[in-house]
Amino acid sequence: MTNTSVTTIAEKIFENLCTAIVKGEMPAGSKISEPELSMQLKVSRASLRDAIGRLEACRLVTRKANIGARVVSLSKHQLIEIYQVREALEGMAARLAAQNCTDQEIRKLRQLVEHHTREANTIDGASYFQQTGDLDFHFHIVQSSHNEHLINLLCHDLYHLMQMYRYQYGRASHRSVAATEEHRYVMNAIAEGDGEMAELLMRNHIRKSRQNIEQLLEAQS
Amino acid sequence: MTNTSVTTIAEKIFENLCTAIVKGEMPAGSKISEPELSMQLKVSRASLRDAIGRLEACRLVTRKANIGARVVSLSKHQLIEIYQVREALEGMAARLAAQNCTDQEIRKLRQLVEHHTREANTIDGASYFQQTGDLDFHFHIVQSSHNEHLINLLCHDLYHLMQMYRYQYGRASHRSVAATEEHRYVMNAIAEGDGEMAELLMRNHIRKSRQNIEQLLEAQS
DNA sequence: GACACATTTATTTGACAAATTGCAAAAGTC
DNA sequence: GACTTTTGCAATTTGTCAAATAAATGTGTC
Repeated sequence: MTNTSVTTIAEKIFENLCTAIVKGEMPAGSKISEPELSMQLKVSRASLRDAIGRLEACRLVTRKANIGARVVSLSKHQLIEIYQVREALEGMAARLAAQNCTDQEIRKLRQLVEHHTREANTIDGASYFQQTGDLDFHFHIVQSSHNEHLINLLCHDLYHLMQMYRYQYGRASHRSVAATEEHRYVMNAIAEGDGEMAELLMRNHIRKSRQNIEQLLEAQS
Repeated sequence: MTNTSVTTIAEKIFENLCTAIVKGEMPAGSKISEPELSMQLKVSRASLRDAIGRLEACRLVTRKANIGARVVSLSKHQLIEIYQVREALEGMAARLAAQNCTDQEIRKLRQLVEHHTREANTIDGASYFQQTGDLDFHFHIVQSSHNEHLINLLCHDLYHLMQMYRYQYGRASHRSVAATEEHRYVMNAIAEGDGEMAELLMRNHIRKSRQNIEQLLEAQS
């Protein structure tokens, strides 16, 4: 999934820190000390600063001049904002995928949905599905939109943030079966080339996910 | 409009290069030499590299490892891609603005539309409108969405690119009068709090802009 | 096509300037 | 006299710079 042909040191550090943040190994809200971390990783401060700059660009850390960088702290409010952005962008991605995707991409999409359907009915299915399956499905549709700008926004910036929320707030909802059904509807619309319908169904799917999350978060607090 | 309380040198360079690129003073596709430019601006290479990193983050330059940075070269294809992203994001922005904006923001929006209506009917109106008026209107609605993530995406990343296209491909269409009318419809939907309608109208407006651009670009080539 | 050379970028190191933070002494108020 | 507020200094951290080396790319020659 991630590009393995990483060339520069700054990029390697970026990817390492990225997964560390996403997995919560660097706690949300914690401060990032440049001298300390550069010692620890055995790289120069310059390379580290470069990497931190990239993390800032995809919103995984916030930075203030002369104060420093902190791992982003995720509020419920921000999560809802991100779902609203996703609803808009992935809706468009589904529309474009219906118009532009190749036969091979449709076959691959169908395989994904079939595989997830089988998994979602097993014991650990809910966990598995939420952790990788759902994101896989969305990831593939975005790629199939063939809109480079859209792909960058969703797969480079937002993808990591979504993963981070998954790790932090955990999963465990009863939506995995319903979600795979919704995936199937979206897939069919794309396969039929019905962009209007694909966008509508994708937006409904993401909106339901958001409402589900909102309920869970309400119950927690 | 731009924040004047800029603290760091890297940020100043970023803003300077940003406007230079947008206005075409640094030609699209031209290479950026780090040693040369750092000498010219009288800053260190480190600060310049920081600034170039930010430019890359908002897609104004493209960068390849060990090769260098180039001012982004705008293709017609990419312009269309950006309009598709805008259609999705600004449609959502209009919907959220209808739900969330304050009375004061509605008054301000109405003032904008009235002002643009008067300007659009003058001789130089078309030029004025396309250069600042249209972007002002969209800018204000995005702000009124009160979705920070959406605001960042549209006003920090995409805004500069749109400006750049305006400067490069020029303006001169006959859509300024029609566009202000469409603005008025969007405004009314927002004022009435009809999010569904506001999104629909905004998307239609942006789609028509895109189709108009596509026609003009077809005619050129 | 292979090889040496020149150029450019990536990275490191070390240093200094500038800003922020924390703490403690000094001043003021009740 | 006890408490709060303010002031000022020291310590830490970030921002910036300069110089040098490593590594990669492109070029010209054979």
